[in-house]
Amino acid sequence: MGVKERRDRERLEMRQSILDSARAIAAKEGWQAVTIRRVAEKIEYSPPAIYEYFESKEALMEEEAREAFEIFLADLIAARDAHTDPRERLRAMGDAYWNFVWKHPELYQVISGLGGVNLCGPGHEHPHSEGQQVFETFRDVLQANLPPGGRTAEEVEGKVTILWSLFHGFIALLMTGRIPMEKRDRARALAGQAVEDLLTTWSGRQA
Amino acid sequence: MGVKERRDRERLEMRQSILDSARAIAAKEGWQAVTIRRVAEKIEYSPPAIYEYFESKEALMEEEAREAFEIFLADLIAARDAHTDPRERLRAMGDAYWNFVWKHPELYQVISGLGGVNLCGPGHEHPHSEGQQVFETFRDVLQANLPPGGRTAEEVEGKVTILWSLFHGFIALLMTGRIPMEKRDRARALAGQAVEDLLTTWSGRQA
DNA sequence: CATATTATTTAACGGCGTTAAATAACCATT
DNA sequence: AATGGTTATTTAACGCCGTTAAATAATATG
Repeated sequence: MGVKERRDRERLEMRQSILDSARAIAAKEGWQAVTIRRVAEKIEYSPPAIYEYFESKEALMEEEAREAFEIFLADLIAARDAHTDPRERLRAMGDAYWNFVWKHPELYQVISGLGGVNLCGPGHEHPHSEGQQVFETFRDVLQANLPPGGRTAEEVEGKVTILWSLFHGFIALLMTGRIPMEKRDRARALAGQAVEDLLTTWSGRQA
Repeated sequence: MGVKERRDRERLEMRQSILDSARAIAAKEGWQAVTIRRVAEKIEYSPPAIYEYFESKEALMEEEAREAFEIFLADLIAARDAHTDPRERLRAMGDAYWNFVWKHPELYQVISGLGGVNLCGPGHEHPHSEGQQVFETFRDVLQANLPPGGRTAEEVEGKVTILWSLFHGFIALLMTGRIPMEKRDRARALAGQAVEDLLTTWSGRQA
């Protein structure tokens, strides 16, 4: 009587193939090229078939964002766990962040609302637990890089927000062409140096 | 024989009213609500009439971005010229940047590719001289905040890029709802503090 | 007034997200 | 094996989009 199980599995496979097709199109031509009809064509189904698996295009995109966060978080955790020294961990996670963005631009775009994705925006909340986890992972590692005691949780969260903004700012400016792509490596160096400077300051001047 | 002049003037007025209508819709409902048909309806013309004044919707958006940069630059220059002390100038320009964003979110969005605007993106270059001017204005003011001598132009440009990324990062995260809007003022304080810390470091530790 | 030029509209094309109704495929029961 | 009910999928359509070609209205020039 495994028929129900098989059908559930098939449903899940279909769902995943929709997600994969959408992402494949985005990777090759950008999210603005991802349409219900193109996805349907790619999986060799008719457009309305998609709606048996997702309530709307927006719901599909939401799930893409969720998956992207999942992969992102896995990368970050792997980078963290490759080291024990707090400073090394933070550096490795910075590298992992940076590398993730340029290895899977379409994933970072769908996470961050870049590349004309829309999805994001105030009012339209998407409370992925993965997003929260990314933040908390960074927070804990940064915490370990600050001198012990004294720091409120709010202070630490403020500092991780600063580093986050710095990184995201560079990336957003690069991705939108505001900073030319040829300066990508230089931008990475600048971001790294700025993080070092800030860490030094936060550690009470002079490391 | 001022007929040509009048018609040119009328053309320009029509063009401007198209731009204004588009911006008004964007201000109220976001850029994703700006369609050729909605703009046409607003100015009480038929949709194809728009194409006598702009080659395409993208060209219209490009012009919106140009105008947005113009207003942005004017704000920044006004802030700069309201002070003589370099440090005050930088602080005032930071405030002007921040205030511009939340006073005219639709303008910052069209400038920076936020809010699902697309326009931006590598490959699709838009070399507004205004964008360059904004950067140069910040560069000169930052230069005046650094200890004299020694700094290459490249170094100074690197530092202004850092501050730019930091600000833009905060704003982008706020605008996309990644940082909740309630923390907007706190974010401003954090950005300001980070800038101070970086400036201190760049000035050779200890201000 | 007639003509040439310009401005504007009407109608249409193909593509979009989405829905309702029709159809096909599938499973369980007799 | 045939029947009936459930699920999966498609066909056809709606109203929106950006854009274009052709027809029409308005305007300036002789």
